[in-house]
Amino acid sequence: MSSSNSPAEAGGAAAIDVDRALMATLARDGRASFTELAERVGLSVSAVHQRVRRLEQRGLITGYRATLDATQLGLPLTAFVSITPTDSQTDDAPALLAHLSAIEECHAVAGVESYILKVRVASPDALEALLKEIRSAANVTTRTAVVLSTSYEDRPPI
Amino acid sequence: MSSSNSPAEAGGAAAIDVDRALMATLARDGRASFTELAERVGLSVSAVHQRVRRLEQRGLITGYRATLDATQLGLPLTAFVSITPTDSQTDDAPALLAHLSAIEECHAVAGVESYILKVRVASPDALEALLKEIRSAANVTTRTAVVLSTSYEDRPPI
DNA sequence: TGTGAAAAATGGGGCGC
DNA sequence: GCGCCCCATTTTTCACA
Repeated sequence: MSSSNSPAEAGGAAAIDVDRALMATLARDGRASFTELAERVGLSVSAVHQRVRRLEQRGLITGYRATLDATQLGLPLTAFVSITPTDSQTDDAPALLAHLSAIEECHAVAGVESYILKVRVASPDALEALLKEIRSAANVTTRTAVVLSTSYEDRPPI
Repeated sequence: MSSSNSPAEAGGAAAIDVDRALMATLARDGRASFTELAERVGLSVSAVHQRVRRLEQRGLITGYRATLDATQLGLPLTAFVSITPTDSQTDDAPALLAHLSAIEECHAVAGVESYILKVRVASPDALEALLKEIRSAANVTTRTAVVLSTSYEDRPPI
């Protein structure tokens, strides 16, 4: 890989298609066996094993996760919280909020606000408490969009 | 489980802690072996196997996914798109937008706008094209927050 | 890279408690 | 609901092409 960036050098376009097929399959079923993957792409089990290990090492596959039902876990309420720092000097909201496990995602964004958080809580009361905690911990103002329903979530990028 | 909803009946609070530990472990490593899970919670492999199967059947574990690096897949640009229907009569934006694979999530929300989308694209040009497509396909106005950096994403709810 | 086979580990189910 | 035994399947590694 040090001598070329061209995908054509080491197997051609078909190799990329195979890798994409493997990733697409694993993105939808993270416990798919190598046997199943091998049948799907038409290669031997060990060839597939080798390819998947390389995808992991190269960081294309970053990990494997079980997905949990937040509602059944007692966290039926999802919201997007956009925050704006009050004090423009010390803008380290992500670090100040990292300990709040209700926060599932934290993105810095360009737009009216500085950060967007995705949070999951047990109830409106819990959301109110969380918002108060966010405001005081990170010295920010908040704007909240409560999720009413989710049409789709976690659709794989490929 | 049909005779009682009380967790205390079938093993007490410890059973819940074990299940939570299993879910927390699998949420972080979806390919953890039953042997590894058994060691972690101090039960036999078959007991763990039994518990995980029940968690799957009850829908607490909804599936297993490999997580992919969108940037390495050629989708380095993430954005949150808030949309408002122009025509208040036919508000079926999620269905009208489902075919756009760049849309990773679609939530109906209470707030200024009606829906929030999370999208991943290859470039600013691709984002512009996607926004045009969203507006014309679903008859909506859009407000976009481009993600500059992501502090954390996909933190498990437990 | 890919293939095939062999060794090590795991998955999956039944039985007694 | 848990622990133990058994066996099919899978994972993982190897030499060879």
